[in-house]
Amino acid sequence: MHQNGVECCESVCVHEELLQKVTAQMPKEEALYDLAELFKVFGDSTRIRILFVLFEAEVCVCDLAEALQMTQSAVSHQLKILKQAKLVKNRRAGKSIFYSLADDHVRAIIGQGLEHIEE
Amino acid sequence: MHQNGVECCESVCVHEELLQKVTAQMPKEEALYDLAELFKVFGDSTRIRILFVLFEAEVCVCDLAEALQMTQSAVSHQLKILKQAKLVKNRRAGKSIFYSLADDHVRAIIGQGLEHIEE
DNA sequence: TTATCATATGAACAGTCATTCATATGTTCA
DNA sequence: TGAACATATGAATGACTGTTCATATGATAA
Repeated sequence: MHQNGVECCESVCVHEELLQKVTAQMPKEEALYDLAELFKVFGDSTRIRILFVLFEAEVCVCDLAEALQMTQSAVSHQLKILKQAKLVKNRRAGKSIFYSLADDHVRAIIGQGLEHIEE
Repeated sequence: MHQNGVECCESVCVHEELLQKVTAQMPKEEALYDLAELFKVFGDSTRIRILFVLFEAEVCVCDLAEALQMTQSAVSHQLKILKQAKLVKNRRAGKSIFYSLADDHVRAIIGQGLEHIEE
């Protein structure tokens, strides 16, 4: 039974030494989970669009909503997710709250993604 | 009403010129969608783990299942998604099918992600 | 303080998705 | 050909997620 991990296509595959190598190099469960969570944040076109707007300037929630033709509530919910992932930061200015990119990793990651889909 | 896009926090925000700048730089709808779809593929810890295994070697489905302690079916379903996104490729060798990374974008994207979560 | 503006948030609903189970496809060997 | 192995796949299910709606919080100005 392969599912039980006892043995598997023994004549062809590397198996033993491969398993050792793989488990040695594999990051910890928590890191893998955090990594997936991070990319999950990029995996929504609304959030991608928000990030592209923030590439251009620091923008308040209200203008973001207008730029993307979405409700203020929907934008605000997504901004919360982006902020939890530390992809954006914000500052208050009177009644408005301005959002901007947290660091350059955002540009780098999206840049790599663009390269891949433009092949 | 802000939701209707007529006017918005006029005294504070850049508004008009910002909107022009943003819409000029914003990629097309299709590109934004493709980009989100790509990151969605990275946004699952099972697929991340598969990719990490493939960082080390070309591996058959059966060994992947054992390395990750998952059923062959679950791994196969995820491999299909990875292949559709052109992140992995495969070749047949007898009864087995070996999977490997499609190109170096995968390493680059995951590398950027790792940098971000290791802050 | 009160009214208004800008933003945040909780609940609910609809759509999406990863896994499981059963089964199909395709290869090798006897 | 038939049996065993390796992989793929369709349907079903439970869990997750983005948007909407209603409302709450927080700030400004009169």
